[in-house]
Amino acid sequence: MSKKKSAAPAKQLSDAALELIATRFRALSEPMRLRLLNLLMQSEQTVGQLVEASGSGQANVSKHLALLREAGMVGVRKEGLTSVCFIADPIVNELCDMMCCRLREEMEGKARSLASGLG
Amino acid sequence: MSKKKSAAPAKQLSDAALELIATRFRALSEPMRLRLLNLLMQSEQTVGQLVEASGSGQANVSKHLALLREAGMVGVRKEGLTSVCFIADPIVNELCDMMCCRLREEMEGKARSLASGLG
DNA sequence: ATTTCATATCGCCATATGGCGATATAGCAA
DNA sequence: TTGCTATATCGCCATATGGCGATATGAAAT
Repeated sequence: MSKKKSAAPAKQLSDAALELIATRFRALSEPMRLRLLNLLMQSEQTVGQLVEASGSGQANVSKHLALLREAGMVGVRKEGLTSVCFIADPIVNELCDMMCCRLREEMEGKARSLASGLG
Repeated sequence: MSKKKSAAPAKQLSDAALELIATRFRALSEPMRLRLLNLLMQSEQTVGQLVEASGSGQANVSKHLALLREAGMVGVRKEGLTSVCFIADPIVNELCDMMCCRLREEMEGKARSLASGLG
């Protein structure tokens, strides 16, 4: 049998499960957090580097990182005085890649229909 | 070459792109919206059916559906007096499946380490 | 036209969240 | 010790969001 596409009939999810899922997606629902994750996808970085690269305040970056850590998406390794952050769950890359692909498809579709509408 | 796993080096995303992505994930970041999507995964349903099945108020369901429609995740087909809703983008199923699988793995991992901790 | 049903929208309130400046903490240096 | 650096946390404010009751809209039935 095929391994692609959920063949399962979409079970009813419990309230608790919905809460968990929502919390995970919520972690991905803020541009600044996505920026931090995007930076970490390029390479591990210290909090300070993220502060500088993100252009956000230190307090905010710290709060966002705490939330991402709480969600299991980011890990931290102490290294001397600094804390090095990294993507702790590959699902982050997968979800973002998937979303980006989808958006690109949509934009291309829109562009095509716009172009043909000019004909 | 393999088609699995993003081989791309995680490009830097623009602010606009981050906003778009965040908006999509935000649509999935509320338990009630996830419930509606979960219901629609079982079958198309009218707004009224969703109101009843979700246990939420009609106004709220309507607002949530508007947001999901705006995000391109839900579609609506008028049928006489009623509006029939359906999942408009298969990415919804994929993202939710992926997240559910991941959470299940984590829970099982936690359970195992708890169990071994009792030894 | 009037009524009725299904849905959308509005106004309000309570809570949650992000950004900011200030402060606290913790590890290393002198 | 004292001080310096990197990060976390706190308090505050402004905004965003979800739920609720009431109302508006719009299509079908009478």
